[in-house]
Amino acid sequence: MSATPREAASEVMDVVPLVMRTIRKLMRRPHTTDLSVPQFRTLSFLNRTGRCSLTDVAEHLGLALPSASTLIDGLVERKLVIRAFDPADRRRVVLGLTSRGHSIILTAIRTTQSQLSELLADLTPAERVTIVQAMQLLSLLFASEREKELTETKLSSSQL
Amino acid sequence: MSATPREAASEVMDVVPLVMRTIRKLMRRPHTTDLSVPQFRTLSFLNRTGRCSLTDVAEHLGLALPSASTLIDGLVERKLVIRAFDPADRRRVVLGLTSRGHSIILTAIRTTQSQLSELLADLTPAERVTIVQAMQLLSLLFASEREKELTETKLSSSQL
DNA sequence: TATTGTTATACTCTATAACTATA
DNA sequence: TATAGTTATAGAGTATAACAATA
Repeated sequence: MSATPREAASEVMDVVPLVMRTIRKLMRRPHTTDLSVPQFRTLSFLNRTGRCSLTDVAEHLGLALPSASTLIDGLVERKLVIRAFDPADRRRVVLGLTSRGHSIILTAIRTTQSQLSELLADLTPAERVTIVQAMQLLSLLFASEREKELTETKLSSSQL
Repeated sequence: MSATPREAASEVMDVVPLVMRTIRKLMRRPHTTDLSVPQFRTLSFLNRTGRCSLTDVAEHLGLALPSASTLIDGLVERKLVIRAFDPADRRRVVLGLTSRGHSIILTAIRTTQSQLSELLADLTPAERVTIVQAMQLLSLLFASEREKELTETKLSSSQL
């Protein structure tokens, strides 16, 4: 099998939106937690990194600052996120999860993974390895510059 | 390397939105054609299938009918799509590309592929094969039931 | 002046509910 | 009555431009 960059690009363009649609619908299910994909990713990021600024969130999601600001508005209103001023630099904002936010994101991660797992369970182990490898390659290619630094650090330290 | 369904699910959940973000930004570039992802996918579908109904489009995109209807509204307003009544069954709508729509989707496909290709050109050929294989697996798993039938027919006929 | 965020404004995406027209 | 589609309404995503507050 050959795969020119163009052929690979064509497959990625066709398939990624398809998978995205399923992921969105799983996360949106009300009996789980009814989060949009960006909301899910924001809470997940805050859960991993602890407290951070609005700029950190915007970079992680690849959003402009005003978009990130309104996104956080919604999460604050739902009492999943706390927004406070940074006493060290009052221009800055410090974001963190509420305990409700923490519990909801854990539930959302667990249930979304479970439901996706059911689909992926139809594949052979070798096929799943192919998928995991492809995801890791794409992750390195498509992460933002800042994320790449973090990821590469993580990878090289885990290889020690 | 092992890959449980859950591990694979976790990777897919993390990486697909990342890739989606890049795809969206490429399609949105004004100097290309400034299409949203659903608009791009709609035009692309019409380009492949020729004339079809609104229900066909909604199924292809995984949207509810009203969502598809407003999506088409925008494309009709931009004169990229023609919407007419089906004389055989006047409840039905017949959708097709205008010549402008046809030329714009060709440009959009070409330029988006080119830009994605540049990223994928950093990989080895073997790594690109991994990605193409993963995309094909995911495509089978995540296509709607109706799309699956079409895809499987296409695959089996191309294997003759 | 440069940086961090917010507000204002304007589209698009997407869903559900209620409706119209046709079969 | 059942089907195909539209309209009404509403909340979220996203961007740019203009602004405010702090450094």
